[in-house]
Formats: sequence, C-alpha cells, structure tokens
Amino acid sequence: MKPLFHPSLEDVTVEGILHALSDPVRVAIFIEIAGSACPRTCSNFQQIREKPVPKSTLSQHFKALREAGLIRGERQGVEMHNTSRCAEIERRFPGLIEAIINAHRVQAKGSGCAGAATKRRPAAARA
Amino acid sequence: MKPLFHPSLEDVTVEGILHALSDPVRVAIFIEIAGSACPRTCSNFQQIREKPVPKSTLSQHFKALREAGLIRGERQGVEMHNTSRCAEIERRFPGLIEAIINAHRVQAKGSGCAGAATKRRPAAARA
DNA sequence: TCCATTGTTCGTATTGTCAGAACAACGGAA
DNA sequence: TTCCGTTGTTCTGACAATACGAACAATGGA
Repeated sequence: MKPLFHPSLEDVTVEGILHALSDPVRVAIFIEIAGSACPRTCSNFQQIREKPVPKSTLSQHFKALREAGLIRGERQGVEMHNTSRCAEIERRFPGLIEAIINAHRVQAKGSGCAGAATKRRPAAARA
Repeated sequence: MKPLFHPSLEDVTVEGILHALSDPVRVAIFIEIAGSACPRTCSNFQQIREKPVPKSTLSQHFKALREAGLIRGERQGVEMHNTSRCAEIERRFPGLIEAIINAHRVQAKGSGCAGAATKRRPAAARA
C-alpha cells in the first residue's frame, strides 16, 4: 500500500487550507474530526447532512484534507484513523482555524442549517 | 450596462468567502483593497506580483470577490471603484477576515514570498 | 481459503477556470 | 456632434478540477 503523504507544517499554505475548507462536505468532515477526541474513520461519514456521500468522493475529500495539512491519516488494520492537525496549524497560523470554525457555527445557527450549502452556489450566480 | 450584483450580508457564506480567498491573485487583490483607504480600480492590478494578469481574468476575479460579498464595486464613469466590505463581514463573522489576512502575512514573511503560490499546487501533489 | 469490510484508483461526464478577441460604455478632444 | 482612447465585460475554446460508479487492493475474521 502506498504510504500516505502529509505536508510538513511549513509547507502548509493558507490557500490550501481555505480551498480545502471552502467545500461544505469537507468542512463538515473537518469540524467533526477537529471536535472529536478519538480518531474517526472515513466510513463514519457515509452520510453528511442526511445526504449520502459516495465512497470514492469521500476518499478524495479525505485526501484533499490530508494534503492541505488539515488532518492526519493513519492506517489501522483495514480502516483509517483520522485526527486533526489543529494544534500544529494554530502554531503556524494563530486563530485561523478557530475563526473559520466559529464562522461556520454562526452560519449554521443563522440559517437553521436548512438547505444551506448546496455546493458551488456561493450565494450569488443569479441575476 | 447591467447593474452589479452584491449579495446582502445574510447571504454571504463562509464557503463563498473561503473559496474566493483561496486564490493567490484574488487574495492579493482583496488584501490591497482592504488595506487601502481610497477605492481601487481594476486597472490598478494589471500586475500582481511582478506578473501581468490579463484584463478578462482580472474582471472575473473582481466578479468573484463581489459575489462572495468581499468587495463592493461602484461604476464611476469609465472605471470601477472597489471598496472592501470588511466592516460588514466582521459583524457577521467576527475575526474571520482578520485571521485570514494575518495568516497571509505570516506566510508571506516566512517564505519570503519567493515563488510561493503558483496556483493550484496546495503544497502537495507529488509523491 | 473464502469472504466481508474498508478505502483507493480508474475512467468518464460534468463543471469550473484561464486568457485572447471582440464588444460596450463612458469621457475628452477636435 | 463625431472620433478616439481608456476601462471593464462578455464570448469562446482550451484546459484543469471535480463527482461518482466500477473495478481493484489490503486486511482480518470465519
């Protein structure tokens, strides 16, 4: 099995982090992992907001989060244990992750989470 | 001329903001606008980091920033006056913009800005 | 050995992005 | 007024990124 790639902390970029977290599915995954004490597997996320996410898509999302430096993945038998790299990132970009997670909390609260974030409609694209 | 579209504050999403600012050219534009007292026109950015940016690409980037709710554009004769919406966004997502701008400062300082951010290489994609 | 489970890779359709060319809008000069 | 330079937008084709079903690889238990 190919070993997993994780960028070293100094290779982590703001662009990479923002891009990774600009996807509703990925940010949901990341928030869950970041807020959980024990590691989470990919199969924990086969549904995200009552919506099923295909395995292959999930795998890509996890890869994106790993390569952005947001999570760390560790093969554990047949499954993958994912933990967040929040503490590291906090050292490099203080306050960044917290601000993003907090903003998401605000947004989820405000909209009641009802149908918000249908992917690639950033509140515009009409008119 | 078609009137410009600006999302109202409550339609501004975190995903939209993060996506808009995950592009090195757009974030450079935004930081410049946000840090400037007087409005800036599109033509102020025909070069970004010693690199020329085509007009049409610039126009698209400004549109993306507008539709994400990050800037406000106002036609003033033949040119467009762009101002940031930082203050509004700060009310909705406290600390978010500041954390992102600060992270960019850290990154620019650390790497000496040398060849960093060549677009679409989020520190990974090798191995 | 067989098989169920977990995750990755491959192939293809869809979608988004870049940038040159043509265009539209405005303002000044003749 | 007409002409023209400046500024920004739209159109279009090439290219890159993404989604997801299907096939595959790896592991561990029966």
